[in-house]
Amino acid sequence: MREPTFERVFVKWKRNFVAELENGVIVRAYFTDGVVEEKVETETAEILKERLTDYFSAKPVDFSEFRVVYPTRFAERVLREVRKIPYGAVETYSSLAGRLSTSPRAVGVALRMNLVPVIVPCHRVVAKGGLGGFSSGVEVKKLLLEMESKVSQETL
DNA sequence: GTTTAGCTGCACT
DNA sequence: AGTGCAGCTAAAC
Repeated sequence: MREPTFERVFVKWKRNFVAELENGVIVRAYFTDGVVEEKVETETAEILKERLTDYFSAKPVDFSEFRVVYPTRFAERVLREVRKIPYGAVETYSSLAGRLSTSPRAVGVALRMNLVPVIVPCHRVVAKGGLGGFSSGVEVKKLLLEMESKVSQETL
């Protein structure tokens, strides 16, 4: 058995962002005000750092090449669908629910379980009559959406 | 126009 | 089997 590798990517932003990898698979990501030490060894982690740096410098980035963990079978179904939402676009809980033949409430439950925000763009899912929730705080959700909509405006 | 009751599907105990 | 949600809708104030 190969030795398990653990790596960590750190990107500075309004709220700093951390992504952690095991064996080249992203297992966790979170926002923090603190600073954590980076540990980048593989090419996968290097590319991820590049993409994240671009993303937080307000560039449109696609994260679909990266492997991530899904907490449950159901969450995987929902989150895979969420990953298809393109940069700058938003979709509502209910339209996702319709496509997956489930309820908007259940979609919310699945999104709450997402371990890797930004890389799985759960912030692009909003409520029909408002913003909806966000596990790392709705303020961050608002910032991400504002940045993305601004960037996709400029890219016209 | 705003608030509220009831429904929902799934995970966790 | 029962509880609690990152929502929605229609019915009531």
